[in-house]
Amino acid sequence: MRGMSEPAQPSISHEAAFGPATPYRDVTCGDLRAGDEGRDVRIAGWVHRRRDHGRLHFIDLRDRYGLTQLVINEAESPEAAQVASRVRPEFVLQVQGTVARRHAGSENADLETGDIEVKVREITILSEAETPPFYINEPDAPVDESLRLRYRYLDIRRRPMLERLLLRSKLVQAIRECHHRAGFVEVETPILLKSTPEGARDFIVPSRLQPGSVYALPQSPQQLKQLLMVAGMDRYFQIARCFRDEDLRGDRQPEFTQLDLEMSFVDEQRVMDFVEAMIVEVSAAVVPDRPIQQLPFPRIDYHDAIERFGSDKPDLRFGMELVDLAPALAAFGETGFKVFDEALAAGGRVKAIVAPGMGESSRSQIDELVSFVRRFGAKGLAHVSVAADGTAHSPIAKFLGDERIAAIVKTATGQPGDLILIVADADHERVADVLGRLRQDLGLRLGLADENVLAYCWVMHFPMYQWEADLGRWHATHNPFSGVVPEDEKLLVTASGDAYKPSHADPAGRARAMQYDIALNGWELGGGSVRIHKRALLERSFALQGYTLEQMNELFGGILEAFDYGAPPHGGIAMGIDRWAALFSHQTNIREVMAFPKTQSGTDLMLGSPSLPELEQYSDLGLRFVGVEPAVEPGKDKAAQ
RNA sequence: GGGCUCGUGGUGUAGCGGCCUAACAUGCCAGCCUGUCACGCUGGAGAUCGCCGGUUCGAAUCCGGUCGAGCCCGCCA
Repeated sequence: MRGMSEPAQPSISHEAAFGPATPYRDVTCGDLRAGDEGRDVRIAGWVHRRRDHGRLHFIDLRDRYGLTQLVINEAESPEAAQVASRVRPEFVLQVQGTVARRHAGSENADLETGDIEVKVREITILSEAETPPFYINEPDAPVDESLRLRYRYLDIRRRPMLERLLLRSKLVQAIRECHHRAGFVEVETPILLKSTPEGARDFIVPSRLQPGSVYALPQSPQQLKQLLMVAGMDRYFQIARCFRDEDLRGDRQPEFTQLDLEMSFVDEQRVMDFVEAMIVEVSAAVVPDRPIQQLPFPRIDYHDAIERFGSDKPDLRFGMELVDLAPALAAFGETGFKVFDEALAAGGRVKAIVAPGMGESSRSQIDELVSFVRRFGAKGLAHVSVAADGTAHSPIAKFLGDERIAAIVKTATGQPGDLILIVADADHERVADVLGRLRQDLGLRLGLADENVLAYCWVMHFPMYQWEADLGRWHATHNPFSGVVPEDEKLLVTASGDAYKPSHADPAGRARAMQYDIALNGWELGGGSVRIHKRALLERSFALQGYTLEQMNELFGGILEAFDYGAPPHGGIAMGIDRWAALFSHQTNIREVMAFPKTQSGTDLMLGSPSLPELEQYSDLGLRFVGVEPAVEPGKDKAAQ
């Protein structure tokens, strides 16, 4: 027996253990090159395509790694030819043969393995296959997405989906490497968690051992990572699955993945410095050919982002900034145009964006823009078109007069051929929101954004609270634990002096959070903050949000208690892995970078989830189904039953 | 909760009140073919137009409902 001090020797070599060889194959379909000529190999994979010339068969054999051409010559191996003639696309084969150089002139430059082929002696059909419901060997052929979802395992066989999953794997790998190098510890936190009151609707899991009680699936590991800071972990990260039971969108799934990280003894600057460096490294590792627009990332104050771009996640790949027309108009006194005058009189805004080259837009194109802004609550959309000769034309010229139109064109710096689009509203947030959405939409439609560029930017100093008029309380704009900018700490008071009687007039409304979001090409990639780590301040913040001490202890008792045992100053961020992977893959839909996503109605077309539980399961859980509608298994037609 | 779009052989589309006994491409099946690589050639099978109802002399086509998918508003700290 070996002495205890001797290092254990693996029973098999590194190459044998870690290499591609298995009992079924020596190499993969992507391995063989001209230098392998003469090798006798076994190879296995799926039939990608077959070309049957009667007594000569070609089969392209496919696996994750590539495509290798097999040749079966009836004259040389009649038995193999027999098998080859009944082989069909997507059959799984194992073959044995000799690597040979292809005939001069018949090399295929499109394939990595295009210089060689395998002359097959023996074919074994490992698995036959039905004709697939859509093309697997033609990556560009369009396929209805619900079909792809129903047969996701076939969709993933197709090159584009496979490549996106490979990219995603690379992304997560780069993230992990970067964090480990920076001393972060990867810690897993529970999926069966406790319901949190704020934020999105929770997914609920009934408990059998505690009948009547429920777990909630985490919307994010927020409280746990803060507890890990109290635990002295110092630097934590996790590739964490998160769950939110809200309506779905192209960029929102009921379960999604976040890079969640937290650091101790930091300020905003320190967290952002790490995250920025990490993002730069990860981008370089995953998409090395895509340039980052600006380094260091621009840091934009929330209010500036709203004023200039009408968005807290501005797409900086193009300009088209919002222009305030009020000063230009004010020079002439009241405009005589009710829409503008009333908006300004009520403390609102009149702002514009310039759509380059849209000056010749037809009536119906303008109407389309008007209905676009109406969807977001704008009452209308005024426009001034600048003709090729520089003269301005506008339906509202008859109200404003030529001097004001000229002033608008000058202020907005409208060039010949441009279209100036103007929104006026008493609600300045609505003006910003509508123009921001219009800007993003037009920017992409007009091709102003370079598809290849990665324009990361920070948006900072969000307001701590938003006023919720109907509930009569303040509401944390992002995370309820977000810290307040130190010089604004004194603002966290109510006007009345009663901590539990918030009003819209409270100075707290002006307090800025130590909150930072990271945006990429117009998408919110992530957000984080330096947290409040002192119990007293946290209690004050929660009071402003309308919680009594009792409620606070009920909901956040665990973390509040933890803070009594020595909490380090800490902060962190959470980033959407799915969105990041989608942006890296030039996709506008995160389903395209998820192996098994759900539909917009939250169903899984492949597995048929969610499904009805057995009645026993209810009774085990102490539950009774009182019913809504007779539920139907997803994917099945009610009428067909 | 709401708005919009889509649903036609296996797949992707065309047809949008009678010319449809539903067209095209591809796939599938059979036969032929020894250098292809989206192989080729010849022939064949395959959909009653998501489902239910209505309007009409007549519906894939118009209307209503419903199911499913997508996009969006609300929602998503």
